[in-house]
Amino acid sequence: MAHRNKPAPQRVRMEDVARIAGVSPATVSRALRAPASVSDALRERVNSAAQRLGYAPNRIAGSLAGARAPLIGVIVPSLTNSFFAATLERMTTLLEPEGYQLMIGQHDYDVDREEAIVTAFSSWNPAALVITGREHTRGTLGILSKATSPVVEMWDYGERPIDIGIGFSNATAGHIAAQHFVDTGRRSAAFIGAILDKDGRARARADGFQDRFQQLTGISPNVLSADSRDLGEGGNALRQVLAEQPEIQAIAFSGDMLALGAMFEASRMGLAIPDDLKILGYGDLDIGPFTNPPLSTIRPPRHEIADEVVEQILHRFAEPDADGINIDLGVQLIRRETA
Amino acid sequence: MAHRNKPAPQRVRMEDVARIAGVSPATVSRALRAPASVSDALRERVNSAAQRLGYAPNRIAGSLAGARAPLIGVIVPSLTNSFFAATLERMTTLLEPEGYQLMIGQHDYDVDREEAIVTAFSSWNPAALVITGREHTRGTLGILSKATSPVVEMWDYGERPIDIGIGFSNATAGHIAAQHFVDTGRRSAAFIGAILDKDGRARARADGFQDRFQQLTGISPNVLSADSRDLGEGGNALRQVLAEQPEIQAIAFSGDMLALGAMFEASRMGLAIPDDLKILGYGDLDIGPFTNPPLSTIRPPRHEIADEVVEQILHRFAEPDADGINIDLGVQLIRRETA
DNA sequence: CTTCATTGTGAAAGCGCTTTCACAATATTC
DNA sequence: GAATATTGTGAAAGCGCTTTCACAATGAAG
Repeated sequence: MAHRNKPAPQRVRMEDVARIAGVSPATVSRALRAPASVSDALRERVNSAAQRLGYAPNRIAGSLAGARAPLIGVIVPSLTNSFFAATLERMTTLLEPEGYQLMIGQHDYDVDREEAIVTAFSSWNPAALVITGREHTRGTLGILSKATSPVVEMWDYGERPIDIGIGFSNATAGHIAAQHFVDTGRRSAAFIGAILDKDGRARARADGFQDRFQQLTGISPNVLSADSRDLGEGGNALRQVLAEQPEIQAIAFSGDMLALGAMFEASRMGLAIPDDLKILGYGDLDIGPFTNPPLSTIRPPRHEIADEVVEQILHRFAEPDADGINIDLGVQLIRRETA
Repeated sequence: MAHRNKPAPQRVRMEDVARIAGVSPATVSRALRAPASVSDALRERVNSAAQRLGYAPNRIAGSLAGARAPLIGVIVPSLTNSFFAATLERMTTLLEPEGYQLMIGQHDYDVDREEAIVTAFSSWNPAALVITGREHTRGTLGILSKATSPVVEMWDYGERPIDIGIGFSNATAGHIAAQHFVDTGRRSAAFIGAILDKDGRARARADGFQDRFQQLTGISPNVLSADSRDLGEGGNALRQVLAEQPEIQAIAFSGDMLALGAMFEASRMGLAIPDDLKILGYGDLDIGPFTNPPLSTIRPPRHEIADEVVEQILHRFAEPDADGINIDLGVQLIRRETA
């Protein structure tokens, strides 16, 4: 016989509740998770016994017997990026009352780390897996396409999601920026992005910008990649662009912070915004309306993404055989004064 | 006999690996989790079989048999608050390679929601529980003090942590602000905070400021609570303070964003910073050095907190009988130009 | 060459739930 | 009033691992 040296804790088990309520453990389980399947009298007895003992079901045991853990894995590139933080915040808020816990993973825009996290997460049999973007390693794709639980790819849009896709087209965001510059009479433009080599979505915006601008004007705009999305880099990048193209009239950025850094630098250099130089951000951070002049930007549907992700997951839980779905939530140009 | 309608997935189980390797499941388990306890030859055989089959252990089953899940629950007031986002980011980065997953909870400064999350988390038998602050409901305290896994209270400092305490004294942060204003010759000051009724740590800074300023000058400064930590509120609050005390010379804020909002408003009103009015933020956000003039602020040890939390948790895992510990990481006045 | 200590391995008993199946106890119908 | 349908409940078999215990097999010591 195997002896386990379980320490002192002695948590209340379902069996204890069953004994107090004078029923079998099976009935306790039913009373707790499918109250309708049990008679009123028993439900009462079980609930009050559970209450009295302070019973909290062991989720690990429940998940093993069940085959699915009430756990949702969410994988994002970065937790400090306010987009993803906002998505996560909203997702926990909506999912926690439903009894699901969020397990988070962060890969810093590294697809191999993403694969490692996906692998680790699937070891937990999560009820759903939410992942950022559409670019993954073959390994990730392999695991995800074999998954028996819903898989959501968020924050980007494209053909054929693995299962459920919810986001918007980053290329379109780039198109909108280019179109806006041309519509407002600028012929010399550039795009400044952060870590474009790693951030595929920023890259897609850059490419979308470049293509559309070129298509409209015949001029292919410069694209610059900064080493980080810090404010300071915006200023550096601006100087660099100006050195190459002193005549530049408009710059689109991959993020508001970068744009803000460029604005600070521009004001230091005595450039008038937007007359000398238009600046267009991306992200619509809270600070936008307060900058001087107020920052024009492109607003991704951040809250809508989280809401839709949760809705689709819950829908799939309710109807496990439902088909996959692919949703483009679109972006919006927020025109303030810098562009 | 109970029949289970397991769906198609048919994941590889330990038993399969055992069969291929020609050993017992017990040996596979040992080879995988305590490689040293098994002979070289077997370890090889097991590893290659596991590799070949693409075996990924079922963490749920492992956790049930084990009695502790490789899961760490982290509870923060908000995920969009960049302090906590940074703490979480660093914690995942450090803990993931150790094989631990983070489960996150968010309670929006509501101790009752905190209790609900703590309850839910302990149902998972997490290897450790990390919680923000030192103020909890009796229920939370009851659960936490019974917990058999390490419990860390972070981002605040005070007497007698439940188990492990890692943070800094928010009262001291307030003292430093008051001292600095007095040292630099200001006699009329105020504190503007966000949701001081809910955020106990901001409240502690406010109280610390008020007490020390009063102690040094005999004048008790006004304390104002804004409804949110948004930038816009900073401007509103500034106007409100100015209406009551037109002679005000210095204001400390509970956050840099609020301070920034006040700076924008001040510049709109034609006030010179810092000559007419000193402004001192809190948080040391990235934007600080770039504002005009650069924002003076108080820097909480954000990275240090995450690092220390992880270190203490891992230490406790290594030595389960180690005593609790209480660490004050201190804060730092970052003097730039606004104060 | 025997005796005792040292590994290394397998059998099997759980971990605390969920769920199927069987079966009593009722409610409904003719 | 008998035959049938409809609940409601309990027994028990797992879910896929970990870990104890027993016991070969080997090495060291006398």
